[in-house]
Amino acid sequence: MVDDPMRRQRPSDATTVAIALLSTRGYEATTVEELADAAQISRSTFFRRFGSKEDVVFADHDYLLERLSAYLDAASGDPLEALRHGARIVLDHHLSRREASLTRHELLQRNPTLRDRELVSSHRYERAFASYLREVVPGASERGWAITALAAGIVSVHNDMLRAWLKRAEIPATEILDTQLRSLCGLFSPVLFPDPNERAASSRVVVAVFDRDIGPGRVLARIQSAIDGAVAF
Amino acid sequence: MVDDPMRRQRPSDATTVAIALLSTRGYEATTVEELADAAQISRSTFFRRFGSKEDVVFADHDYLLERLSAYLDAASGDPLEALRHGARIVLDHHLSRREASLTRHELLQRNPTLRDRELVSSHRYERAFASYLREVVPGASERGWAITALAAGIVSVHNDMLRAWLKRAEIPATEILDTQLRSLCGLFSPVLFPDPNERAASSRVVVAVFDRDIGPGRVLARIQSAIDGAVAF
DNA sequence: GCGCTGTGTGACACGGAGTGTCAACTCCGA
DNA sequence: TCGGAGTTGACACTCCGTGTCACACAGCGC
Repeated sequence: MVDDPMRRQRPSDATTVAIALLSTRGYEATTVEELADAAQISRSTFFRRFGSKEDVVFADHDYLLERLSAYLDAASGDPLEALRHGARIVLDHHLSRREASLTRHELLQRNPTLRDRELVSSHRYERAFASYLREVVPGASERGWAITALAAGIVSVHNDMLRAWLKRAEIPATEILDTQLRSLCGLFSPVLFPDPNERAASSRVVVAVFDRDIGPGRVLARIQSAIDGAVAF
Repeated sequence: MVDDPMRRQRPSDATTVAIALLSTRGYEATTVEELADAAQISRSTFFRRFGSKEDVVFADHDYLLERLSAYLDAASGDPLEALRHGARIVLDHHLSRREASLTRHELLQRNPTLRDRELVSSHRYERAFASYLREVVPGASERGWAITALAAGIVSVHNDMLRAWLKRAEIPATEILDTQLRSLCGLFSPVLFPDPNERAASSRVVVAVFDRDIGPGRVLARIQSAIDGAVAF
């Protein structure tokens, strides 16, 4: 009953109608029977389709999580770019249905229980990102904390961005998200995917010794080549 | 009713008895009336004291979160050390009551709903750490993602450590936790608390020019002092 | 046409969580 | 001894979520 495949499909109109009703009349004040009536189905059918009163609010997340997992499972190429694109998939879904996202957001604002449930959903995204990272990061077991931290950071940046966009629709959410995720991934990149060259260069001190009468241009040139790692003294 | 101050006190015997009962007989199978009988109170009083059947399982978290927040509010000195000590407060609480922690852990293992609730509690710890960081980090608003990621990392490392200790009691959990948290904080330290000297040194190239006949010892000494930032050429 | 099976639906009953009310009891100060 | 404040228990009530049964309707073989 819990993992009925029926409930993983693209969220239908019934869910948005239900969310709107819950938002306007209040979550506690609205009974399941009223939701069922609004969707023109019986109370029994409501429970069979959506599982519970709470689940109907989070049908989007189940659907999105499915999509995200599927994408990450199939992803190849630059792992950090895959992470960014995964986050964009989720964000774009919300961007494409502003009205529904807004009413849903208002509903969550007013109800602490639902906010907690939202946290659980957020954590599921984190786990999706983290389990992907655990697959692609070499020696993931010793870097568990970095993986967890990065996954948490991605979801956090995404959620902050979504909230900002819900407040002001005109901001270029997709672009900003991508920029911020680039910064975030950049911090973790040397830890998760250490580049041997770069690591060596950052831990080295260049000492250049020249004849006294060498010209400044040639000094700079040789220093430059030493920094690039092409010449080692 | 939700934030009854009574429920924030040190978890009593009644909660551990309740958890044991829920663990042995199964969460769903045990009614609140049975829990109330075991605690020798009426069903009404049970709800008044513990709020709900779920809350009785998480009384520890409420209590600990209160302690952690109080500690962080009053903390002064090295912020990263305060974070480590805060995590140790939480861990030590569990270490000091192994039996209760074990039965509680088994109960959570068997029940997905309770595991979700545990995630919510974990997130509350994250928020406590994050809000502390937001206070002490200069220019916290531009480093929001780093703060979130570090907070998530701390809780994650703590939870991993606790799980490991529940499996094998003989490991020195406190010490290992402290070591791992040192590594974790070390990664974020340059981002959250950039040291001007260190940053300058890492982005600088030292070029040392010497007379040909200078001794190797003096060369090394002068290079050393240059790296330390005392001498700039 | 017939019967068979599987699937989706509605109607109904039931257990149990959580809330509200009210009366009884205890403690404490006047 | 009286009265008030706080705590407890008993009871009733609403509503969620589950389980069961019956019905409708499709597809399919004969």
